[in-house]
Amino acid sequence: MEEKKLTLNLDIRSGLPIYTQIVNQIQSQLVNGNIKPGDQLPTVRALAQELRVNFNTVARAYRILDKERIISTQQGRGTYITEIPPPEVSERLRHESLEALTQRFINEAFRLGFSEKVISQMVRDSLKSMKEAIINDNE
Amino acid sequence: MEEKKLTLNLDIRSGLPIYTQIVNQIQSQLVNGNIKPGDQLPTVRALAQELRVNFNTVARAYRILDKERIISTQQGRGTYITEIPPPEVSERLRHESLEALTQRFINEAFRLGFSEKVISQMVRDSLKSMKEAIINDNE
DNA sequence: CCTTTATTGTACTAATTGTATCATTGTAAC
DNA sequence: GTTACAATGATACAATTAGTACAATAAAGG
Repeated sequence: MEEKKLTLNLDIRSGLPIYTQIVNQIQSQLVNGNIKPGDQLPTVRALAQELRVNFNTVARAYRILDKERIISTQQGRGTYITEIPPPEVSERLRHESLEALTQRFINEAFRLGFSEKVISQMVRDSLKSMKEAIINDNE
Repeated sequence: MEEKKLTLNLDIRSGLPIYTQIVNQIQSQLVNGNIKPGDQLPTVRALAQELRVNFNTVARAYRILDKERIISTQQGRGTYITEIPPPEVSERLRHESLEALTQRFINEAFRLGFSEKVISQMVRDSLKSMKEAIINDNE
């Protein structure tokens, strides 16, 4: 089960740029379950060779998907599906999962011996710096 | 019980290099008392086999921790947690491990699609209810 | 003791992966 | 035609991980 074939069909006549087609088709295959969170995508070079395009074109598609948090790319390592696309998941379930996640986090932080004040300050700082990083990405 | 199992959980989707994840998790386990000064860590090859990575990846993590004076590696002997961590080291360690923990948490929450506002509200709520629980415990 | 063998971390290098930058090409507007 | 711009390609680069050989220490056998 190590190899996902990930057959993408490019259509020259569609008029859409190749990188857009790659983005769309990977999203589709994720939605229909053909690929799943945690799966490794082909390397930019491997997929490029299969599609007979330049690997930078694939890299561009991957960069878009990465920005959308659908995949996680890591230089030297590869590209992995990250997101559990939550469109039809109920709001209540999503909220509960955040609640569970938060409690695990706070529990662990308490276990490390940190006070409520320090924890909430750290959350504020992290949120701030992470927001700034995203802003920088967008321009 | 001579053997510390040192269960580390690598997360492909975190985007962090493996050696960084190893560093962070060993720091955390030291801060929370799961491992203690004087303890011997697994050999680079043993931990590598368990994590299914190349032993040089573990060696790289150990080298970083060694440079930070958190562990002491000795060729031919093994790797040990430093006996008397200087106070400023242990304080920095505590801070860094909370930082890493917080970033993992926020990353995961973002990945689930929550906004900054919702996340910080949830943290506030959780901290509040957890504090109340502790108060109730104490009386 | 001394020698040999196994075990452990180290050093260096190679391979694999994504990134950054600029050049080229094609297409549309003017 | 010229220009502007978007898409793609070419090339060089950086980061991570893997492969191989080695050195230091400990353990075992004599």
